[in-house]
Amino acid sequence: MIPNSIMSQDTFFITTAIDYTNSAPHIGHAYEKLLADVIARYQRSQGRPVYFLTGVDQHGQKVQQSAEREEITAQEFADRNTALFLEAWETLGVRYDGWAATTAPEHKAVVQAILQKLYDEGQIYKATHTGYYSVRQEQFLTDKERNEEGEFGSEWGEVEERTEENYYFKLSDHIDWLKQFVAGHPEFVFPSFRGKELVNALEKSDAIDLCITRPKSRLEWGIEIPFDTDFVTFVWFDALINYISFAGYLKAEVNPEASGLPDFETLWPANVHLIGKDIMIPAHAVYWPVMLHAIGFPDEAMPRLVVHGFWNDKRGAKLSKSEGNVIDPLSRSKRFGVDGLRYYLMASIATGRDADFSDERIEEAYSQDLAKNLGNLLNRSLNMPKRYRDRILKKDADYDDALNREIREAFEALPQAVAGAMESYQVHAALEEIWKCLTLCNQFVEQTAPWVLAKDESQSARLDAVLYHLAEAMVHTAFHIAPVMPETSQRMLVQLNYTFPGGFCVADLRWGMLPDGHELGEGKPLFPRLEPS
RNA sequence: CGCGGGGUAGAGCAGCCCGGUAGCUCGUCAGGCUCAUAACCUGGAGGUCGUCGGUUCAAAUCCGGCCCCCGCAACCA
Repeated sequence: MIPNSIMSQDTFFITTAIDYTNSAPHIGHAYEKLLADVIARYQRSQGRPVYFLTGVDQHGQKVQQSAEREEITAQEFADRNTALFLEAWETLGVRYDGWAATTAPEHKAVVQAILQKLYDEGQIYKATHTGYYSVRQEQFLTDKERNEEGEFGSEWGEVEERTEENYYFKLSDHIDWLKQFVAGHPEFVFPSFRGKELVNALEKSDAIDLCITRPKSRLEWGIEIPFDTDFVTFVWFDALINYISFAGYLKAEVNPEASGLPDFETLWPANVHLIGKDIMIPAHAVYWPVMLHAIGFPDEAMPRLVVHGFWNDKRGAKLSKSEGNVIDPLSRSKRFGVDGLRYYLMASIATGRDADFSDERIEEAYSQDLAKNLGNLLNRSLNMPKRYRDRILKKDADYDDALNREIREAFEALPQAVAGAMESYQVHAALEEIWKCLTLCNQFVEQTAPWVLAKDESQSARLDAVLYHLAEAMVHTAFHIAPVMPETSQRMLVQLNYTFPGGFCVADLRWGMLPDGHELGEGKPLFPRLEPS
């Protein structure tokens, strides 16, 4: 039985957070994009249309400042860092359908249309704020920033009292709705403990309005608001809108020329907004649903959040630029292969929780799980037919027994087991299910001992059956690991000399796909032994 | 009494939502096998599931108290 949710022909729409283009991608950025990629590929393998949107947040003060420091334009600076992200995702096999770069004119048009609409409806108003302002940090300070003595510390530099006009969004008008929505939709946030955190946060939050602009005197690098050219929108009404602007929202109205945009109706609501735990509250779990609600999206059209945890360093300390313990994904993919890195990142964390990134662990995963368990199994599965049968498989050999059946049944049950894990984003659990079957195959080889059967002419049919079962099991394995390790899956199929027909999906997967007389290819180590580092 | 997470074999983790013989990987000890990337298989040792109490026929799992660790300013998924 396959759950109804994945039988639906609705497009599975998955997004990631868009990364801030103020620095190069690190392992955390890579993890999120890879997790989204794995989920997207998995959904495709279920025969479901998928739209995977990711991108970069290019506006903002940090980008403007960094650009000024280097005496280049903000756009140039953003473009340069954007290129680093594009290159990283290309290298790591992140296969997205839509690229959300917030300086794109289509995006700008949607942002402005939404702002104008809310302004016309009276949901945005202008107000004056007086408070303490740090000139150095270019931001207003609140009581949160005061130290033990109730003073603003030296890290803020000169602090002055300042009055500034800005536009505010009437967030407070919608907080009651949000509380009700969250209470009635526990599936809004995954994992559930994050949902509880949200409920708590909403209970004690004061309903205040959201400042959504910056005067151009302070920040120029943003989208100009349509009703007052002295201001640009601040992050919320820019970055968050990407989830709908690049999904084709208001395409006909404001972007009739943009042929590359998808049809919004087929995508929305997003099945998964994949984000890190740091940007859940308030941005994605408060501002975003409220913005959608204010725009007029009904409750049924609210997206779902999947909140992942963080990678810490091997001692459990937070990765940080100032600590200098950030991890470069590309250097690891160079050493362990793209799929080695992908496997490690997917197998070594339970989605939603934190994990510690360790080079010893990734090495262990590579050599134990990949080289020995999987690679060696494929190798022996190919080598024995080569030695004993000149690589030719015989299907429907005149032999069957309980051991064969056990293999068949394990692989026939595997799609369901994998789905059970993947539908709740537990990639590590799905991999565990697949690896259980690999162990079973290795046991099968020991128990049947093909090298003994090969010496006995009367065991010929049994030998054929054993070799067929092993090869067929490897074809199934190639199918199941494909979302996590697309390249490895392909290399396995090349060695097996088999290709899935176009559009092949899980519903087509059955035992006995390799035809009678199939000739296997040449076995080569999938994961060569690592050079000592 | 701020919010959340964590404390499970030597190491790293899963299980906890929906109570029912404690599971995975590595390490370790002892065997086996030879098709294979010194690989693979079998068996053993090793755990009062932080702690105290409660609910229950039954608790790692539910409830309460306590102890310890990590996040919650900025860079930052």
